[in-house]
Amino acid sequence: MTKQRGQVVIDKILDTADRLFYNQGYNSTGINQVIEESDIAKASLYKHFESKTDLMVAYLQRFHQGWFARLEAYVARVADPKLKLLAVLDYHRERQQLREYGGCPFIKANNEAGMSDTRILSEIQNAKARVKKFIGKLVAKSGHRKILTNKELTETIFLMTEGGVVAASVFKKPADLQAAKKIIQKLI
Amino acid sequence: MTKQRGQVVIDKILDTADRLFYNQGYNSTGINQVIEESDIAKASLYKHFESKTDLMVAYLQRFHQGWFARLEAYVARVADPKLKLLAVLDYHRERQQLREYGGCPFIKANNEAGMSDTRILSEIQNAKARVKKFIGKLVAKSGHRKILTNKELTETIFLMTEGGVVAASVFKKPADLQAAKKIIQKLI
DNA sequence: ACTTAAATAGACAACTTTGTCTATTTATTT
DNA sequence: AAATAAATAGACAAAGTTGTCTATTTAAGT
Repeated sequence: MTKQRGQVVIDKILDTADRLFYNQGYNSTGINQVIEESDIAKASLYKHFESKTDLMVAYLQRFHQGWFARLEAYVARVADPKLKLLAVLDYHRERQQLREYGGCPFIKANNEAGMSDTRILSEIQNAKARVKKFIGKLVAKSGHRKILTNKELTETIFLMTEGGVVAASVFKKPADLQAAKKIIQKLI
Repeated sequence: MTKQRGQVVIDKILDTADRLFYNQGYNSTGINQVIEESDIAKASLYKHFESKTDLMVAYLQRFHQGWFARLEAYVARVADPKLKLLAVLDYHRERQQLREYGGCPFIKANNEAGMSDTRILSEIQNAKARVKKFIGKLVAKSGHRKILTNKELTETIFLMTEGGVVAASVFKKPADLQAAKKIIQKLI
């Protein structure tokens, strides 16, 4: 079962969209640049995606799936239930370093294109709610010290992660995400 | 000492820029819309600001000053040193409600125009560093329970505030900022 | 090999973008 | 009241935007 012709084109487009939308922003990236750097024809793009907004939605959905799958795999490799919680912080730090502190793709999308299409906001809410739920499950099994309730600890890890990514993207270094990890370590 | 002619124009422009850049984004706001809604001529804008980027920088600097002054005044009205810490959370929640959960203006600017001009990133870093320092001073005088060190508590409040604003702007409700307040309350 | 489907290059329309420039009107200051 | 400075309306250039359409080439399935 080899890849179909259309899927190759779609993948090339989405790879380029991912890179450009993230690195230079949705509004600063023109369709012409997407097709040039994808090495495909303009008509091909508009055969697979009705509009630029549609491309944005597809990019977000695909990114969401890949990103979350990597998070689950990253945490699964850790055995200790408390260390699993810290792995969530490590994952975010590693990703931000890889992305050169460009910030969270969902938040960027929310800030730039959030108002135009409800599907975009929906996808972002899905992604964030899913992470929070994931953290919640890890907290429940962690056997933490109960300085905070399960719900509170979940919220704390979630918010400090979000805040840490924001701070890392402002100061262009991992310090805040590392500090967050140490604090969580103390609280569990 | 009444306002000079030029200053009135500058204020009108910056008021409009503030509103439009925040509500619809920097890249989605054209110079033509700014001059129309400011009720000024295009040549007037370009007499006071060299370029659109210059206008963005000026908007961020002015917003930074006003926002921080309001924060200081808001916290100063609270007497109890521990409640001052919680007031920081309240201030962010109130502001986000007023702004209809549009998120943090600095983060939005960072995501959208951060790469184009170093002055923009600088201004954002200034603002965030200043808030963190401000929280640090409040923590030092708070007489908190020392579950966390001063530095750790400062970082925690800072990150949960940033994360709370992000979460509020994603879910379009104040729940996460309110949850953050309760958790901080427990930790001090 | 032949037919059907898909991808291509690129011209084009219609519109928007930032920034400049001119000619005119409105304030302010001496 | 005359001179100086500032703001105005709006045309304009040059480039960029999304999206459509045609004519041609390439690949796949039977």
